[in-house]
Amino acid sequence: MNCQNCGADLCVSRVPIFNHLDVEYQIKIMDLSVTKHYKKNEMIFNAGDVSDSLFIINSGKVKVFSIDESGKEHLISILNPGDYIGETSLFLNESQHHFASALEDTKICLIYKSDMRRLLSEYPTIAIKILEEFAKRLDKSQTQAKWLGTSNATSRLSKYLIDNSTTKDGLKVTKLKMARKDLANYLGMSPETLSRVFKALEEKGSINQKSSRLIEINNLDYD
Amino acid sequence: MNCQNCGADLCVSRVPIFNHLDVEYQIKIMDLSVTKHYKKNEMIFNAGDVSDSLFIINSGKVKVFSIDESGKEHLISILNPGDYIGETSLFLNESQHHFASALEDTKICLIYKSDMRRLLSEYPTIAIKILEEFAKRLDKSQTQAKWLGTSNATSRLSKYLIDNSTTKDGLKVTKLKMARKDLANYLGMSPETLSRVFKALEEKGSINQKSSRLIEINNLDYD
DNA sequence: CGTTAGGTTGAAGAAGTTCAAAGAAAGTGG
DNA sequence: CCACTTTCTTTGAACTTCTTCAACCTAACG
Repeated sequence: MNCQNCGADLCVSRVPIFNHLDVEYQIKIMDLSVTKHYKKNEMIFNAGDVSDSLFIINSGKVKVFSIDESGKEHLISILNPGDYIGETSLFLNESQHHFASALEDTKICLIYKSDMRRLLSEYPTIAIKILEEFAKRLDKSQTQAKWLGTSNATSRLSKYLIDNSTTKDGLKVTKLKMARKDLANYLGMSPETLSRVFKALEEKGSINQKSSRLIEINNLDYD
Repeated sequence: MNCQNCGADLCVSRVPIFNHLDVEYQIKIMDLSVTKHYKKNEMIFNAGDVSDSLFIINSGKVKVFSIDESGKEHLISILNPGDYIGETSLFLNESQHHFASALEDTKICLIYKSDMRRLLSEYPTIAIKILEEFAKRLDKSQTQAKWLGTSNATSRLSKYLIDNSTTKDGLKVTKLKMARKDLANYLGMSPETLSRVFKALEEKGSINQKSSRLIEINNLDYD
């Protein structure tokens, strides 16, 4: 595979908006990608920066967060290798509304809006494929938004655990990607509430906390 | 303007994913649109139906709702002329997950997925324009989802009032499109809570309830 | 003018937050 | 590897917010 930037394949092929494309097209996108390195605790972008590229995490770990008027941090997400952010930046003329910083030394693949634009005018089929993916995500996000407005702490944690679980030998487990206080923040509840919900679910027999980051799911549903 | 289906212009030109297109393209889309009539209380679609078209309300009023396991109705939205639903259906192969019924005699413009597909392959520029609009909506929806998870009843109502307000002669007013019990349901709170929040905002001087459906906004912000 | 659905109000109770304190886990430097 | 420090997690208790239930009020409509 003759890509200018090897290792990038690992990026492009993992991003949902790209991985449904024909390999032929994926290679063209790989060729556009640029790799950048960030040291631990280095800022990757700040709210207000121009957002002109898609970021795909190649290695390392990234924290995305916002800061509200009272100065309180709100965790938007923790990104691990294969995760990405800014897929909408490829098509918008807006600025970042969040902050992102490297939690560890991190390698990121970048795809610039201008490069993407050029590619789209050259290969219109890609646009239609991406449109399908965006429609899917939009649909999901709208359903999610509706649900969030009416769900309680237990439902939210349950949904999170299920959505992030893997099944092996009929055993369903979830490996938590962040500390409990961050998970609480992410799920929109206090750490204390999260702790109590975990305890309640365990006492009910719905889950087993094998270790602080490893949760075994027995029978769990939400709403 | 030689469109097969006059009155359709009123539809297409109002839908955000279309109204940024060049008029030339808008006319092509109008030509695709088909008009249907529904009587009061008639179902327009049911959950599980194939969703193969975009619905744009031309006249009348439509209720979109879901039904949870306990049989309880959840109001998703009330659609008035110019509103639309199913923009994602144009690009997805999924079925409806909601119900829609006509609250009054209603005229709807339909645009079928298959017709849209044909149009997109013929005019790829349209796809890129729609992609931009979808990116914008996706971005907004994700922000919204995050916010919903952490906001309280007062913030939600405030945001709703502001988002749905019109300003005239420096006077900001919101005309409610639905009954309070429906609004409560829509905002994910009980009618009693909604009533109390309205009262509290009025006593604080933030709003004036000119009539049951007309709210004047003095100074209101959320979060 | 009476019926019915929608809206408001009070009071009790459930769900979640906050604060404070104690216990557990994870660095850090000697 | 240990002792020390720091940060995270859990727990209890008081407090806030929202829901539920029941009663009452109001407006719309045959």
